[in-house]
Amino acid sequence: MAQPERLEKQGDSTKEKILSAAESVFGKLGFDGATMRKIATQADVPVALINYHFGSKVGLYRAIFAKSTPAIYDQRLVGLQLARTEPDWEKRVELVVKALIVPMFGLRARQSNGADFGRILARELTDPSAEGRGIFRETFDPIARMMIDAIAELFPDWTRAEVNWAYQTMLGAMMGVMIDNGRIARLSGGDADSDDHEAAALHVVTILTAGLKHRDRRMTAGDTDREA
Amino acid sequence: MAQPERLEKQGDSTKEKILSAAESVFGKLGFDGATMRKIATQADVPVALINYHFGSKVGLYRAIFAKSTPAIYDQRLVGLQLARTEPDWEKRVELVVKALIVPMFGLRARQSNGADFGRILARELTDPSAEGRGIFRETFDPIARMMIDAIAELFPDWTRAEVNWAYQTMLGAMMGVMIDNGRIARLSGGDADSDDHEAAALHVVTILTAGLKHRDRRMTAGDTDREA
DNA sequence: GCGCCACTTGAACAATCGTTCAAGATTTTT
DNA sequence: AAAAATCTTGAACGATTGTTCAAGTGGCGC
Repeated sequence: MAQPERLEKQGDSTKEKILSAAESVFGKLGFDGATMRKIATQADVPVALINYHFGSKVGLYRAIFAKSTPAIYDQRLVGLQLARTEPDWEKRVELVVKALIVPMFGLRARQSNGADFGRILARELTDPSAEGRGIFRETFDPIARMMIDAIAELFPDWTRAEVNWAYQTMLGAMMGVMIDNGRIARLSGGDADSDDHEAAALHVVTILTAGLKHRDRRMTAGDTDREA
Repeated sequence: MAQPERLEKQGDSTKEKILSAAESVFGKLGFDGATMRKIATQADVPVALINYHFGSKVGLYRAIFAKSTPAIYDQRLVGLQLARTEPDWEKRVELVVKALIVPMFGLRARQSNGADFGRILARELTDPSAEGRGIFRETFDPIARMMIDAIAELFPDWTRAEVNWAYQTMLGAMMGVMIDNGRIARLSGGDADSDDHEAAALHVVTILTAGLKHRDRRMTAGDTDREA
């Protein structure tokens, strides 16, 4: 009679079971592709239970973000603060890049279905359907602005356009790896694999860091802004 | 003087009308989000006509790729050949990067709903649903391998992993811009806009070119070792 | 004991999905 | 002009979608 989870309310275990299954199915099939019944089947519960616990499909979707998002936010914040204390400029650039990349790839490695959440996140960013659009704006825009400001501090002579494009380039490169579903391994014949989180993060960080540090401003100087 | 559609069979005009509407709806809503009825409404034709002309929803989807894909392939090929003839190494690196980026952004600017196709393409690459998966493998893998080989030629001392990760970083950065639906403009306060194809391409090319040229191999030389 | 409570269950709901069909309209061929 | 092939149309099909509902479960305070 005595159950292992005595301290928590009995519903919590099934709630987590549903959440975990949802993470897996959403990550594999996307928001539209995932169905309540597939999630219910994988969680081994009746469909109605999901609506009871999470209200609706988007409610369940939001719950996934609410679970894993704060950790990323905090780690990025810490990463940026750490970068600010670094006296050496070259290392500081690298630390800012890592503040963006590492927390995301770290989540993939740490959490059981972190890769699924990574896919969900990247898909949400790229999904034109309005469903969860607010999610991203509310959750990630603040830390994104901090990242952009950090880049601007590193390169005081850059225009705002250059700073912003630098951030977007970094973000896109990261998303491309997060969202990969086997093509990288296929194209490389196994020499590169997005499931190898450490190696993936290191390679991307390396290129992006170099890209920032050695960016040739002459190429984009004549844009809209004149510089002295 | 004669009617514009004199030479072609009469069905072609409606076929193109459907194709154009489909491009728009697919680009805006994604494959799952788009419905045959929404496409039919936008094209101002009955739903059944779509099935008559294209067989099925995926048939229509494939037709979109069949229409715009060869041009990109050809332009990338020409871009790589052009790079091969460039004697200056630094410029050659830039030309290889441009061979990847420019045709895609050029399509966005040239074609009426090129941006929609760009979104479709990026979404197809990132979509885990198996529907159109084969599309990408059949259509873009060959040119991707050529791009990877071109990078390997530029940097003979790099490992295959480094070469592949370099390509994937570039690809991801490009996709990130292609798939953007307003967040870049929002975050930058208008200083950067993915609808400004020329500026977007230029900025991304600039960073990626620098990233390749100045990549610090010490960071990825050893698998687990990261000390200088 | 009883009643209250959060939780669980299977069945059913209306809506929407892609697709099919038979019939009408139009063009092309004979 | 007659016949054949092609294109267009509105209505309907079965399947699947997210959600709701009424009934049922077991535990805890009284």
